[in-house]
Amino acid sequence: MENIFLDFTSESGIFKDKEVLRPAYIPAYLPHRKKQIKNLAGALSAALKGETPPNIFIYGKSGVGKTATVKYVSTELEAICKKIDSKCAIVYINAEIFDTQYRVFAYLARVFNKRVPMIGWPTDMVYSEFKDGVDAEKRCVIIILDEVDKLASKGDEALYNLSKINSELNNARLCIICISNDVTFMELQKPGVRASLSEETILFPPYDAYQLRDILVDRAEKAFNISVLDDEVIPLCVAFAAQEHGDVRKALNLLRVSGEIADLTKSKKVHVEHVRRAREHIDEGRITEVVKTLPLQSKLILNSVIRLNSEGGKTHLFSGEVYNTYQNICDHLGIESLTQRRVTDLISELDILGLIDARVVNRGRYGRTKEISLIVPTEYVQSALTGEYDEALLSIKQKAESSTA
DNA sequence: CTTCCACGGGAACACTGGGGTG
DNA sequence: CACCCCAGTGTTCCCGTGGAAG
Repeated sequence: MENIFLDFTSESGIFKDKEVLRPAYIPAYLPHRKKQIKNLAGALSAALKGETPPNIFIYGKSGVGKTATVKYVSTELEAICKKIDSKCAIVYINAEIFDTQYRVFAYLARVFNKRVPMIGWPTDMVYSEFKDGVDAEKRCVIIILDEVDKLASKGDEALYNLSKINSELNNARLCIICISNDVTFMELQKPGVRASLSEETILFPPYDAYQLRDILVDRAEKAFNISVLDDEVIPLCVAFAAQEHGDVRKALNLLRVSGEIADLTKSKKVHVEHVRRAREHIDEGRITEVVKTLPLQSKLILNSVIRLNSEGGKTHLFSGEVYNTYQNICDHLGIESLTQRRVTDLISELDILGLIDARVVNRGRYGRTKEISLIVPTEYVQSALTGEYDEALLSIKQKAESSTA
């Protein structure tokens, strides 16, 4: 029998090295970021002279090379430190994953060889463990806090503690690099924290169309075999990305998926048509993924919106109607419904996820509401919802049965 | 000027899953 | 082992508030 993997082993006619297009790939050459690299390197160079580098705040929209630049510069720094035998430790934390004060400190403490459980201790204990760990040696420690805005709401305490930690250290010198997508993030912090964490700030402006093109061409040369790309492919990817405030990550992803589709259809070249299909594919995939991972109650709310759309034929709904329908559905399923207050929050979450558009409107005599409309194709949501819906119902049934038994 | 409805901030609570201690 | 402590999450309760229609 033929091996089932045989089909996949054959050399792709399209790709040379697909990894180059993945978000995790850190290029050795970052076009149009010379200034930022220089500034960052300049600030961090203090570490080499035995001084404490300033805390740095880096901001700019997503996909403009912030993380790539910081990682690139920090690995360079690490290399040179090793060479001149200067003690230096660099820790990278993504605050989207370690998104509370406890988790951040617990992770840091572990990095510095302390045994701390990921849950259970009082926070101040974890904090002092971390401090001891860092202070154990005379060295320069650089902590990179990526996506720091994700930490803000739940863990601004963490930022406060970090901002004043240097005064409590005897041996080590600590430098914090905060990376944020949210431009206004630092302005929202307490003055003391802000001053301390943004001793140096570096702005990453969005790429313009020409710069995007440069980057895409550069990567495409590494990723694809020679001349498999139609001439219009890159300009089209650039055009789509430009709509997304110059997000390179999205552009590269689009390019990769286009190539995959071309590969899959046994096409010898990547055509504009493949890019269009890739875009649809990415859109649908994203929406399906988001809807599927929604908590049950949010799904029910989304379902209410869809139902009102299809039955009432209205595209713009008021929160009152949505809440009523939601309650009906809950009754029908025998689920406890949430309060209006809570539903308001869930609706806002759906808004942030980009599934619906929810604007507060004042309707005078008729009070204040949210005007809600679905902003993604109903079919995508519907299909993602129905699959999960049955499972949810099933589990509810099972729960009911087991509780009566 | 009143009235109306739900927005959205904040406190309080319940619950979970993990600690340490005697 | 029983028991209490702790952070984190999802929720409810309470309530002051916006602002155009009437």
